[in-house]
Amino acid sequence: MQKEKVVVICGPTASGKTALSIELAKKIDGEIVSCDSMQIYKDMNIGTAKPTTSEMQGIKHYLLDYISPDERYSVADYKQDAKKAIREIIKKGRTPIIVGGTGLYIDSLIYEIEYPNIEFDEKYREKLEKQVKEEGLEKLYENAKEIDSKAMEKISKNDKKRILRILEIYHATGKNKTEQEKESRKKEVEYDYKVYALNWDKDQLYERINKRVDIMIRQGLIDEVKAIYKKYDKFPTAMQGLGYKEVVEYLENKTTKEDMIEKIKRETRRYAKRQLTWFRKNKQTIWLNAQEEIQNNIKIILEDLN
RNA sequence: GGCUUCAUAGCUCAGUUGGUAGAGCAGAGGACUGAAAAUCCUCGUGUCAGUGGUUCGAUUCCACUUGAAGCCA
Repeated sequence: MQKEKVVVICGPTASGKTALSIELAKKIDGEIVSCDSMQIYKDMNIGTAKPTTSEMQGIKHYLLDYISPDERYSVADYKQDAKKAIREIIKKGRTPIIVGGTGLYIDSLIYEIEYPNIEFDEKYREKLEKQVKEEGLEKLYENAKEIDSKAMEKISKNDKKRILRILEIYHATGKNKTEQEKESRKKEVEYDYKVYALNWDKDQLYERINKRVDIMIRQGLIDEVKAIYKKYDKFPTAMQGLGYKEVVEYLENKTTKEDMIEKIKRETRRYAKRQLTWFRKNKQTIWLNAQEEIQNNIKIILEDLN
């Protein structure tokens, strides 16, 4: 049986994914599944450059605006939610178009990575954090090495996040990360994913990023952050968002407005760089020149799909 | 106009008791399996302002020039 085709549009931030995907959806009777770790959150609109209703032009979007900023969310959740959305779209006889810049989330789909069903253990995380403070990270690094020396070859002794994760996986499953990852790749990929990535000349992309940040400020990013802060009292992940954490610093009087804006621009440029590094890894990806007319790129995609 | 201080990497600055120099930031490249817009790793040659002098050898000492800051008139 032939696998259903699923289109994936990725690319760095501000590369024009939204506009391209909507035009494509119109052409192929598609519906869009967002793949963006920040656009999933409610009330975070300006800073995440979430498409507006009018931009969507009637094209149905999934996984946008549906998690509260005070909730935890992870790739495992995303994988599940996205698969559900894809199934739904296919059932309607339409083509799913995955659109977004979160490489980790994209990979969970295109490599069909399986995540065992475990709950996030808040208490254990807190215990580990406390241990880091009291005994130092080095001790936990050594512990992690005992559990999974192979995985630790690639993890720096400063990479707190990944060291803790090794320990958490072991705590929750009794398996080490290396074993768990092996098992996560056993399932056959369900769909025929066609991956396209947008790119610009670096200078032009950076120019677009700078302009976009200025626009966000003009549109009221600062007020948006203020409002979120008023409404919610904790942010396990949402406040990691680019633009959000910097505005918070500014609101706490730690920087001037000008410095904050510069920092958002700089951090966003760096983010774009990291995204490109990620997307370049997948050799299946077809790269599109975003400087071209949208319709030309759509033509390339259509030819490739047939 | 006179005196003093300063002039070193894109930026802020160390430093060399004379043997041609190094940090932070910026920048570049990379990694990435439950926080990922996160987290982490690697990468530092630049007429040491210019010109002359002393010296085996000057970015370092001396003189002059230029520029900046301060003080005095």
